[in-house]
Amino acid sequence: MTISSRFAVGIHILTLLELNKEINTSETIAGSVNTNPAVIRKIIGMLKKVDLVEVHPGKAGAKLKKGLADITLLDVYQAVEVVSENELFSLHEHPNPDCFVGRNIQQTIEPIFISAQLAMEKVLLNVTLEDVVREIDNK
Amino acid sequence: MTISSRFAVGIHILTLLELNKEINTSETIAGSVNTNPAVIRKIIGMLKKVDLVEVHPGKAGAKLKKGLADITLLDVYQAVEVVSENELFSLHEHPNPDCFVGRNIQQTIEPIFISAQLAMEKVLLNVTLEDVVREIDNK
DNA sequence: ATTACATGTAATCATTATAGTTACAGGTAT
DNA sequence: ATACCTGTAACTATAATGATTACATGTAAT
Repeated sequence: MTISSRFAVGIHILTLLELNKEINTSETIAGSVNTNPAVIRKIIGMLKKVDLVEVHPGKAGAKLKKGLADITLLDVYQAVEVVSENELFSLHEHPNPDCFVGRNIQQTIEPIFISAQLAMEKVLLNVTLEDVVREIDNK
Repeated sequence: MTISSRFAVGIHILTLLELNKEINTSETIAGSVNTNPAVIRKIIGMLKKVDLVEVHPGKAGAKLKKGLADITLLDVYQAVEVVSENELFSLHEHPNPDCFVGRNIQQTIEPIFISAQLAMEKVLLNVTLEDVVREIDNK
C-alpha cells in the first residue's frame, strides 16, 4: 500500500503555479505532471475547496491564493484527502469480545497508531511550499 | 487508503500467544481475531520468517520466540510487510523532464516523504509488545 | 499403519482505491 | 457565433485486501 500520488501531484501543481508565470491551464499543468488534464482539474478542485487555489469555470488559469510560506505540506495532504483523520492504520474489525485479548486489543492499539500517524503529519506541517520552491530554485 | 489490518492482526496474534497459555492453533487464534484460520496461518508465516514466532508444520500451536520486551511494533510492522521501505508515499511517475519543475520535483519531495515516514516508524520502534500486553493486563 | 488433526500454500472471489480516459454541460471572452 | 476553458460524471484497467475453499504435507496417538 502507498499513499496516493495525488499528494505529490498536488505539491507539483502548487509549485508550478508559483514558478511558471504563464497562464496555467489544466492542459499546461498536465503537460508538466505528465498526466491527463481531467486528473489535474480534479485535484485543483480539491485544492480550491480548501482555499489554496483560485480558479474559475470557463476562465483559463489557476492561481495560488496564499503566500508560499503560509502553505504547509500538511495543508496539501489534507486537501487531497489521501489519508483520513486518525485512519492511516486499519484495525481489524470485530475481534472476539468473549476473548480477553479480543475485547481489549483495539482500544490498546488505536492510540499508538494515532500517535504514529501524528508524528508523520507533524513533519509535513513543518515543511512549507516555500521550502519546496527554494529547493527547486537551487537546482 | 489505509495500512493493512495485517499489522493490527499481527499484534493481536503475538499478544494472544503471550496471554493465552493454552495451545494456540490457527483456529484458536482465528476465533479471537474473528477471521479465517488461513489468514492467521499466512500472517504467522510472516512472523515466523523474521523469527518472532516458532511454529512447525503439522504440529499444533505457535509460540513466541523472543521476549516481549525485545519485540517492537516496528518489528511486527516490517514482518507483515504493510509498507515498503521508503515507499509510504507515492511519487507520480515520469513528470516532464523538459519542465523545470517536472525535472526537479521528485528529488525535492522524496527526502521529505521519507523523513515523514521515518518519524512515523520511530514511534512504532519505541513501543514494545510488553507495553501492549501490560496495557491489556491493566483492563 | 491408520486415523485424526495441524500447518503451509495456492487458487479463487468480492470489494475497494487508484489513475487514466472520454465525453459533455456550462462558463468566459473575443 | 466561435473558440476555449473548467467542472464533473461515467467508464475502464489495474492492483491490493481480506475471506474462503481446497489440498498437499507433516505430526502424533492409538
